[in-house]
Amino acid sequence: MTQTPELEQALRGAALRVTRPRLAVLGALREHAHATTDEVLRLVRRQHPEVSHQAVYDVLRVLTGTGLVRRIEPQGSVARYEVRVGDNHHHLVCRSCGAIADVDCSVGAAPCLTPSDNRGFVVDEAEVIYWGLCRACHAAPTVLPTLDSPAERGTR
Amino acid sequence: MTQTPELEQALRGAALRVTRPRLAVLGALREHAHATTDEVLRLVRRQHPEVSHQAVYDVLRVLTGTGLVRRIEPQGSVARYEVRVGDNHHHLVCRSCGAIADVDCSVGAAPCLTPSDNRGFVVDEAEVIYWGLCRACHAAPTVLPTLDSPAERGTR
DNA sequence: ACCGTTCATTTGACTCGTTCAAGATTGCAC
DNA sequence: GTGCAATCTTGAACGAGTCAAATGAACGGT
Repeated sequence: MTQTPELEQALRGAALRVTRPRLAVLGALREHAHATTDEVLRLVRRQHPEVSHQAVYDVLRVLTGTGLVRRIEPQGSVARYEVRVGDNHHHLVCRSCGAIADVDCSVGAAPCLTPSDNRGFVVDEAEVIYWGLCRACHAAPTVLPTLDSPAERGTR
Repeated sequence: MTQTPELEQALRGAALRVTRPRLAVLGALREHAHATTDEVLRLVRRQHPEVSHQAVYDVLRVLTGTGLVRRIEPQGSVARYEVRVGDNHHHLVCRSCGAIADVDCSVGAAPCLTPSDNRGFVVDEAEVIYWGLCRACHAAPTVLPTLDSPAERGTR
């Protein structure tokens, strides 16, 4: 938990200064994949209560920019972040509860797919999101918001 | 432009009342694919200046709920809508200018892909977004915002 | 053709995630 | 150790989208 030499190396490797907020954000994401900005902030503040709102946004942007973390934002969800990068994996998202799970890419290198007609675009990545219901939501069909009632849009 | 029997039928087919705002929104989307809510509002107001902000949001939500239009929202972009539904096509998105183009799904029926390991999820759709540079942005490498400068996030 | 119920729309305020700006701190090369 | 630039704190602002109450319009039944 307090051992962070790898995280420190990761930052230095990206030519970034090693600061408490940055180490804390990386640590939080390592423990808690697909966390929202708010969740990251909460996790970070457990150990460093003085870290600001803004610092987390800033750190996440910088880390995303340098490729140390990856940002994902499925339909209707706020931005989420993960430290698992470089392996071009994809995501399973539950339409009902918003749960997110990783799926290994069967191909490996990006772009794992190529469009049937690229329309002049030079494609470097194919992002895939599998939509469905997680095991729990499929087993307990209490309410299935988006399937028949147009008004519902379960967020959070 | 003023001929809207098909649009009217589409609404009735979904058990929805036929109203001016709804016809106008459908018409606007038919002419202008991948429009944002704001663009739809502007297009609608060309012919019906009194249509409200809220009506457009409402209409788009209802139409999305009934499956008459599809909502897409790529990273960093606001929600966009299209009337092309049911053919499970995918999208090409330009990292630089945000341009969006359609790509036919090479498979056809959803889900056109199945995850290597579904982790207990019941998947009904695979959404694919191809990221890259459109012809224009690739030809004119003036600035490539998201590639090296984390601060930029070109919207609008 | 009219009427009444019910669904849609207008109006205006508000929420929430995110960003902007200015000044204080702190990491790190020298 | 010192100094500069990157980073963080504080506090305010922005914009897409939503909520709620009241007015208005569509349409099935008469």
